[in-house]
This record gives sequence, structure tokens and C-alpha cells, in this order.
Amino acid sequence: MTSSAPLHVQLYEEMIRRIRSGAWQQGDKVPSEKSLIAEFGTSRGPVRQALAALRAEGMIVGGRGTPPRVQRTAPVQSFDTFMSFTEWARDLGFVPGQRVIEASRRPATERIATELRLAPDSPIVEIIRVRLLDGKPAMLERSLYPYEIGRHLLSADLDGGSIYQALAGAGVVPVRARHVIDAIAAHPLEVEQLGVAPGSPLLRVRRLATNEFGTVIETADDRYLPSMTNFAVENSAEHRIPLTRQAVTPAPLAFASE
Amino acid sequence: MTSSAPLHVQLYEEMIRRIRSGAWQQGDKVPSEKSLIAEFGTSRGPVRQALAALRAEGMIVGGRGTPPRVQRTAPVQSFDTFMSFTEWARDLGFVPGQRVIEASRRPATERIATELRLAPDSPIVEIIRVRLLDGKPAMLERSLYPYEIGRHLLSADLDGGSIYQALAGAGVVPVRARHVIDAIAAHPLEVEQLGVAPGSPLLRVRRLATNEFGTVIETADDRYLPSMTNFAVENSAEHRIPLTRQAVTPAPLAFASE
DNA sequence: CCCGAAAAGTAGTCAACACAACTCAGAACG
DNA sequence: CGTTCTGAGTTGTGTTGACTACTTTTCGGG
Repeated sequence: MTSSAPLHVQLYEEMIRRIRSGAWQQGDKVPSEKSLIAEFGTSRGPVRQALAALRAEGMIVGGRGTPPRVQRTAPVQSFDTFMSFTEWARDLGFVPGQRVIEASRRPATERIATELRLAPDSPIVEIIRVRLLDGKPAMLERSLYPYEIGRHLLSADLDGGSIYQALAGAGVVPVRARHVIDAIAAHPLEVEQLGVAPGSPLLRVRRLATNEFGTVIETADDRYLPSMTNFAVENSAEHRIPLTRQAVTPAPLAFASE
Repeated sequence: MTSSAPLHVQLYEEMIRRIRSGAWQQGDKVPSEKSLIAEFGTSRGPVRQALAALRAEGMIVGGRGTPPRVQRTAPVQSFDTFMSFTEWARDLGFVPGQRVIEASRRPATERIATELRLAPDSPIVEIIRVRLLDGKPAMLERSLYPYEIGRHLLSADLDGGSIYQALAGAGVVPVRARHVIDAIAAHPLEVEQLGVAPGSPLLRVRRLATNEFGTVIETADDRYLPSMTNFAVENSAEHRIPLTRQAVTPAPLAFASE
């Protein structure tokens, strides 16, 4: 137990541990606040704060007159796991792999410059990779970075580690991302690299990632083989999440109201 | 101002109003807690609770030594708006429409019974509809309901109002849903009803909705024309949401760890 | 004029108390 | 035996007070 972390964070982590370990079973009532207070020797504040955090993640629900119940025992995928294909695959017990198709520096087109919020013709770094799960192609990824950020990647060992690891080593850390999901027909490059028939349906996820200051770090276009990967979202009346259905407009990928 | 609602809810609503009205601009610093306390005449608790709610929705970020800043001014889509095609379309200024292809009662197959958590061969209600935006086909929806729930729909005026309105009238209210998103090729029915070429990519959203007690109300398979509609999700390191990338397995749609 | 240190202001954390609203089990009643 | 009602237990809400950690501003020295 980290003694330096705030109390409510320690309590939260302990509760997560208990849910994961099965000490608190799915559907069980969580111990009453009073007993938690007695057990941890704190006041009610931190206990309620920890419970509120669990509630915000959908791990527990209900309450008011009765102790809340454990709703979900599977943890929400962390931001890092969701962003990094490599880390995600390893978490699931797959062997991640990749094949770099292209890693180049070139000037931005107008559309790309707008998305990355650069001046037109600014240099960018483009990386196209096939991502593999247990050796089988699962996704074609086309990532674009401002040159100042992407230059760390041109020299890196892309076939080995994850791009996000390489970027983190250079002090570039994404903390926020927007994903737009739709479907698209396989084009020649995907036909060749993913081994699908021309026109096959692919799941496309376009991503815009920023750092803590709101600077755009990356824009990407990932095309998944729907037979290998899909996406799941949970939703509830009490627990609203930034998930929206959109009518398609000519306007490109962008954060809301920016 | 609703005098009966809890204080922190009233404060939350007032803050949302100010963000929406532009009184608090994107990027602005929110007034300090002290000034909010002075203005609203409450103690620090409710103010912090309201701010925490905004933070949980990603509307404000930062803090610690400095007042938090407004991050997003566009509100998160409500659960109702996200669930109801009709309500969503109207919110966006489109004229929603629909054409009922089929509304029938029949016994559940084994797979459907499992998804709806019914005994095999239990009666179910199946409704297939084309949904229109401004008169143009946008989505083909195939919904399945346990007969006890779906029977309210067979007699309802489906061409007029929303299914969710009809269900709400019968006391059936979805409060939780899981969506699995992938891509699929257009089959003959979609070719005919959506007017696309055979094999065209469609965005498929499979949905499992439950009521407050966890009873499954509906399972659905929505196939969107990607040229008309897509989905957007926002994500951040501090604000985790129940969004997961999944490896495709034979197992069907289901809530995590259930 | 610039720079660094001190001071003032801010949010984060924690405690202790009080009351309200709600749930549930068991007692009392018909 | 079934129903209703009461009361204990629980969480939701709000208050007050105190301290810590961090940021911004201010001010003085160089």
C-alpha cells in the first residue's frame, strides 16, 4: 500500500483489489459504509469518495437505504491499454506483432495540417503498419505526427516496441483522444496487407490524440478486420459517457466545440 | 429552479446552463469555489459535488491551485437520445422517419433465447424497420423483445412514434445498454431496403438493453449506412469510460462477467 | 530591468456532526 | 395466514473546520 497516496485513492485501490480477487462477488452487496469506516479507521469522507469513483466507472450501482451492489467485476480498460495495440494484445494473452509498411517524412496536405493544427506544408511523419495478433493480420494503421513529435519515431526500433513507448521516452504522452468509428470498404492496400477480398467491410477508427496541454500529438486511421476485433461500449441512464451518434458531415475529425 | 432537487443538483444544472449559454466560455477558468459559495450561499460540499459531476462528464478539467477550466461546451448525449433514433434525429434537426418491414411473434431460437435470457422456444417479438433521416434510408434495425414486453408493440402505432415511447407507456424503461460495434457486408435485405450495392460495408451495432433490475428488455442489430451516420467516443487518462477493444470470440453479445 | 523568493489565493484532502430519505425485516394487526 | 405498519439500519445530503499541496501574484534585491 502506497503510504503517500491520498486515503481515498488507497481505499479505491483496495476495493478494486477485492472485486478483482472475488472477495466481493458480482451482485453482492458491498459492506456498509459504517463497517468500511471501522475497518479502515478513516472518516466517512474518503470511503464515500472511493465508492463514488467505483460508481463512476460502473463497478457498483444502487444504494440509498441499502448498500450498493457490485455490478461489474471486469475492470474498465485503461486509457493506455486502449490506446496501445501492443499493450492491449499482451493483456489479452495474444502475441502482438507488426510489420512496418512505410515510415516517411513529408509535407502535410491541407486537410492533414488542419487536423494536426499545423501550418499548411509543415513537415509531418507518416507511419503505416500492419498489426498482428498471434501472427495473423488484424489491423492496418496509418498514423500521422507533427514532425517535432514524429522524428523520435523515425530513428526508433518500430518493429520491436510500441510507438507509445517510444513517444513516452521522448516525453510525449497522450492523455486525451477522440475516436470516430465507421465502416469502409477494403482498398488495394488493405487487400494486399490484410489478405481480404477487395471491397470487404472493414471497421474504421479515426483517432485524434492530444497531450495534457491540448496539443495534437497524433491523428490516425485504423482499419480493423471485423472478424478479429470489435469495440464494446456500455451506457446507462445514470452514468453518462462521452459517446455520441453523429450524422455524417463534410467536416473532418475534431473535438466537440473546438 | 426546482426547489425540491438536492442543492448540488441545482448547482450542477445552473453550471451546465452557464456553459451552454456561453457565460462560461470554452477554455475559461471557472469561478473559484469561494466565489461560487458566496454566490449560491451554500457550503463547500455541494459546490464541490457539482464540480465533480461536471468533471466526471469531461466538461471541466484541471484544478489544484488554480480554478478548473471549461474543456468541452457540447453536452454529452443523454442516454435517451442515444437510445432512441427518433429523439436523436429530432435533436439534430432532421426529420426522422421509418418503414416497418416486419412485426411478428415467433418462438426464440436457442441463440436468441440465450441473449434475452429466456427459456428456449419462449415466444418473442421481432420488429424489423428501416429508419430514415429526412426521408433517406440511414439504418436497418432488427429488434427482438421477450413477448411479455414486445406485445405492447404489436398493437402500437409503430409508423408514428418511437418504440421507446411505446415501451415507456407500458412501464418498460431501459436504463442500461451494451453496444458492440463492428462492420459487416450488406446482405440482400439491406441491399433492397437501404439501396446499397451487395457487399457494401455497413456499420453494425449490436445492442443489449436492460431495465433497472437487470432484466433484458431488448436485443437489437442495427446496420448503419456509414455515409449517413457514425459514432464518436472520447477518452482520457483521468476519465476512464467503459469502452473496450475486444478480440472477436465465438461467444455472443453479453455484459462483462455475467 | 530581470529574476527569485515570499505571500496570497486556490483546490485537494480529511474529520466529525446532523438530519433527511430510503430500504428492509419483523412486529402487530386484521 | 396475509397485510400493514413501525422502527432500526443504511445511504444521501449539507455544514463547519482544519490542514496540505499547488499556482499565481507580488514585491524586493540584484
